[in-house]
Amino acid sequence: MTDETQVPQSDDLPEQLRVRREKRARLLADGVDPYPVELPRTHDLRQIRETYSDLAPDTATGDVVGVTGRVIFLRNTGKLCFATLQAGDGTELQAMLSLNKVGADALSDWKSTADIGDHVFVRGEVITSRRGELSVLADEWRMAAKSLRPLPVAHKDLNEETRIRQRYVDLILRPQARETVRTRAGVVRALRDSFHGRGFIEVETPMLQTQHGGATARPFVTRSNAMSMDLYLRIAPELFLKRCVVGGIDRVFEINRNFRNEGSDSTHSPEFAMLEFYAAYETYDSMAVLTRELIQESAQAALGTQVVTLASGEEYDLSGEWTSLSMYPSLSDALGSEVTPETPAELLHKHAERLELEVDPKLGHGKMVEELWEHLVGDQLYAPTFVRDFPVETSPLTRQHRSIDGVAEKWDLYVRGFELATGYSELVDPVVERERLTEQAGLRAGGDDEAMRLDEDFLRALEYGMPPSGGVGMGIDRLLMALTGLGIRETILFPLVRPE
RNA sequence: GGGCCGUUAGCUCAAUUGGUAGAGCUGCGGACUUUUAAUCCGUAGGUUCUGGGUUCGAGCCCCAGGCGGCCCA
Repeated sequence: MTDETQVPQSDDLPEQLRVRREKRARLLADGVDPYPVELPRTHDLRQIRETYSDLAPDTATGDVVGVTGRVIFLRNTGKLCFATLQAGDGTELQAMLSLNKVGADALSDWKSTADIGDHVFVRGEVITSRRGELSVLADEWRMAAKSLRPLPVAHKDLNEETRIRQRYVDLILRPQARETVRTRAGVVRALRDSFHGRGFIEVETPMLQTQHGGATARPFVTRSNAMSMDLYLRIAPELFLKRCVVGGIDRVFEINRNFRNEGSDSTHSPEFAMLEFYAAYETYDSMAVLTRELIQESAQAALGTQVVTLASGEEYDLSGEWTSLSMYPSLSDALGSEVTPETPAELLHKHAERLELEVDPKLGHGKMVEELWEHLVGDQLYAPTFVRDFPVETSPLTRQHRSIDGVAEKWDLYVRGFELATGYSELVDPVVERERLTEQAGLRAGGDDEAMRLDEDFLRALEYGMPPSGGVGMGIDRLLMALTGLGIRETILFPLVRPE
């Protein structure tokens, strides 16, 4: 325990911080531990609420309980004090301290030391007040943990920055913040349940990698002192999960963090949770069905419905079959002019110019098709939609379509205009894969620092033979966005922010 | 990377044309034995994000920077 004399007499602190430090010091001086190690709690607040859900006003149960909670409201009168206690899950219960039950000293201690924000213990009879409020009528109270900072006022919203920087305060004050944490946990748990029910094995693959790959993105670089080498934080687990499939883990999934060295906005975070799963003898068609089922089962398990209510209040229907459309035909329709994998890049640039869409003039056919498609079609999509058959050149790890030249067996799942998941019939021919990665390495040498590297060990694994497989990647944060309508920074408990 | 907006008390926000920086809640002192954001009386609380500049005088105008938000690339 800190010696009281070591507590600085901080005259320069704002009054409200100073006062609480003085109250802590006073407790210590009186021989009372403001942070006791243990309290004789008999029930949590939820248990009390559930057990005594139907008491009439002004009822005395005769049952004595010991409860704890954070004081969130105080209504002190002369000889009878009320406090609303809040449990971590947001459950509230009223504590009443009356002169004739706790005595003059305890009541006066309460008034002079208990503040909003403090954790307190109250022992007493379960009763209802005359107004019918379920309460514990104290015959004893103790400080459980003295709060040294005033809680922000509960009746005005904290500004968004403070909510993110001090998420602990956000969680105390805002039911929606607590709800989001529970929903996220429920979704992740539902995903795992769904996978386990379908014979998938969960693995954890390296997040520190000597070579990054599996996506086109810039990595974070870090340094191993012991190995005297640079390491990369992974941008995707794909190449390791495929090694798993080569090794016979035929149905495999991983839920873990990816890191991409980019800025953040309402749909991007440099650190984000990713689900990837691979299954031997499946294709992008069957994986699309599985992906839909996973999302629907998550919604059902975490929210109890597949017609979810978004933060805006509107309803969003995830139930039933979802539409799918093909990239080249849908782009052709929107453009009013046929685009195929043979359409030269120059012509696509002319289309972009006509649409006053600014693009990098160096972009080739594949990226131009995707740019135009996103602008003309993707931005308009609202209902869940699988967009199928992407240009081969922008999907180096994807299998060539079995019957359409120049197109890859890849889909993207769009929900309310943003990309939620992407699925493939995986490329498993090691010779073609080597050609594709060699091309990427060439782009890299040419200055494209998002292009992929040649991963010899990955190619060696493929050379042992990978069964035909389907694979899917889905952002967990984005799944939460889809189910709740929240921005990505609300779905992540502690998003990256610059230091204050 | 560019543009625009914001940054004021513990929290949420005001402040006219450049002229003593205010309110609500919170805090502190007091009254009150059935309150529900209790009420009533009294009272305190400020490096106006930081650093420069202009001016008799700057929260406000100018310059540079920090942090945040939105839009664009």
